[in-house]
Amino acid sequence: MGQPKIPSLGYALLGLLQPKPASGYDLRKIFSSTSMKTYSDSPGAIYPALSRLEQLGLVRGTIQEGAGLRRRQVFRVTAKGLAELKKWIAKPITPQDLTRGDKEIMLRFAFSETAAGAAASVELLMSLQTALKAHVASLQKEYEASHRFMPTSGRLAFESGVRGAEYFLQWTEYALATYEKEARKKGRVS
Amino acid sequence: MGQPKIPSLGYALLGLLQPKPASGYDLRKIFSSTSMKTYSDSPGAIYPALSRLEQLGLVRGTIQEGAGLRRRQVFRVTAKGLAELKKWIAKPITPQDLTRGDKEIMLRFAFSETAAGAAASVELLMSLQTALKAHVASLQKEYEASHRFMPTSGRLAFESGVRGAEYFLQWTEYALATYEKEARKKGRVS
DNA sequence: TATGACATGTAATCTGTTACATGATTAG
DNA sequence: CTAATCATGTAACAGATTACATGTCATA
Repeated sequence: MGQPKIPSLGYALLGLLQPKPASGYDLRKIFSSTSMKTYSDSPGAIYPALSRLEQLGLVRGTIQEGAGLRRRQVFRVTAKGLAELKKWIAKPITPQDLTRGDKEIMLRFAFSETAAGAAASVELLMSLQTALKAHVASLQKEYEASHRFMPTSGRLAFESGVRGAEYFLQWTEYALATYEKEARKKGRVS
Repeated sequence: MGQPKIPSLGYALLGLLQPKPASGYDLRKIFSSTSMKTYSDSPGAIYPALSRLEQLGLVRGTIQEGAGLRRRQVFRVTAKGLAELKKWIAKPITPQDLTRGDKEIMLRFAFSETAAGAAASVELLMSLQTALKAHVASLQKEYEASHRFMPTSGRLAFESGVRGAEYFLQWTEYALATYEKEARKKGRVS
């Protein structure tokens, strides 16, 4: 019940560790070298976050001594951690998820297949599509009501938001179609 | 020089107050009722942020007593505040600005025309376009290098990011064209 | 008379940022 | 021998979230 809620960074770590255990340093490198730069690669963020996850029993760290360099601690996701990750992925998309930005949604989706299976990915996409339809509609409505009173730059910025959301919605169609195609292929083979 | 840096919320407040002075409550309503829901409408965020801006001399609050309801304090942007806002808008777009997300960029652009004039808006768009081209190229490169090793959901999520950036780049063309059209119209009239 | 809108604020807590500290190993 | 890379951590600080506290006025 009253479990302390885990911030986005915690889930990012959980998602990365799930298929492949890694050290704090490895994770920092992933954040700094790949397009996951949205997350901080600073030790002051990563190490405390890993400690918190360990205290919650979601990951377990194993110290590897004497392997040449300084000791390193490799973390792996526990059964409880995997359950938490799945729960996070399976939560239906809310309007607030969309206003808060698509980064966390895409993170959930990116991890969904490995952590919870293709069925969970499809489920998440459908939930996202439903939420996006409502979101796009409300943005369009707000645009219609207000665009006449905005300066050009304000109006263009708003348009960018509306069209970006429309585009995102289109992407969900494409993603769902991709999964359908995959399912057909598998069906043929099996 | 070593001025304490202002967080995104501070600039959002500055940008909203610039054309039209308002109270903390007014600002909260804007955040909660419009598509600026990305920013917190909680009093624990807004009121301290306004105090900080006031301490920096960027806004000045005037208490309106006896106007029927409980006293309210209306804030207006000072000359120093407007200068700071302009400086923020005029900063060239960096790669980090893009990885951190487009929200703050669009906020800067949305405010640019009213706070700094159409020329500043165009300048910002051109800076954004340049940065986006590099950003899209690096995303595409990373996608090419890694997409084969990803699960379907990871690949689709990455694609969404790449295409979103491409789409954003297209939008800059459209926005620049809009400003060109406007300039022609004005040229004809004057 | 009780609810909801108006209106401002504070306190506890959590997280992230920045900067520093430590220390081993390898490459130049 | 010095710099870079590997590798982990802490401490000070700033900012956001949540919840609470306070108080007025209108309306149902």
